[in-house]
Amino acid sequence: MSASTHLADSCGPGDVYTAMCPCRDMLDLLANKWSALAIGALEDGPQRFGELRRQLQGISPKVLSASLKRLEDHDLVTRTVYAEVPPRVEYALTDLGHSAAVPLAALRDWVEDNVTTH
Amino acid sequence: MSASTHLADSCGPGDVYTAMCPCRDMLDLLANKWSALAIGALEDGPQRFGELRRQLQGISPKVLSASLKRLEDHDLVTRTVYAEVPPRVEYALTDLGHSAAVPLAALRDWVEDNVTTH
DNA sequence: CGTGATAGTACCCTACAGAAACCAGGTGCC
DNA sequence: GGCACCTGGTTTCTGTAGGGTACTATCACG
Repeated sequence: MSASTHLADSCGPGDVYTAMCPCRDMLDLLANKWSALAIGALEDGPQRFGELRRQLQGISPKVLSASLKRLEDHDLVTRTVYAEVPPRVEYALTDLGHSAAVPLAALRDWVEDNVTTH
Repeated sequence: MSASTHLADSCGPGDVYTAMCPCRDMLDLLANKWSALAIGALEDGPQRFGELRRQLQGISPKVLSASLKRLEDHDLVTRTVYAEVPPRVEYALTDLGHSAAVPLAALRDWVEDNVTTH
């Protein structure tokens, strides 16, 4: 179903409540457990695959690599490969990623503040 | 790092990066496309099932009812049945739900502001 | 010559998201 | 009477996202 006709501006200024708006995709990407955690982890600076894997406790390598690929596709993170041995790959936030990190941090903070460990 | 001890069933101050922390569940719930949209829709006041279904374009009744049930289980929304004909069921935010709506609104706003419609 | 580290991929399986059909049960319409 | 229509879901079926574990390539080190 290509919406690539002049239907493109059908959701005007961007409305996440409109099904065919491209911002739905972005919401689906960001409103996701692993994306929110990964972007938060990268706020501290670039991280390697293994570092992220350890930090995002419970994520499997397959899911981490898929999540990062999706974030890369949406220009939220960059992937830099260093031709070294052992191999080194660094993931870093783009400017867009850094700006997205702000509302995501607010969401994580709300969760940590409002879930009582009682 | 400060990873002195990983508590078995409690993560102390609440850390979404800890796999077994109960706040992981809450993050998983809120960091979700439909939850973010549903909570946003309910900010305007209580809504009926059919109203939400129309507002959250593209959601299926099964997924909507499951999402609302999950939000209800976490005390973010209330479900009120009126014994009328035709049947009427109203969903409304709790106080906790209203406070969660704030960071979620920020996230939706970021998405709408940063996804170019072309 | 075997072990370890890194950054993934391959394989398999389960659970859930999503689409479409269906249900209860009361009302208005003819 | 009989039938379509309203609401708020549930049931059924299927595709895909997620997850566990094993395995790869490359080189350094002992």
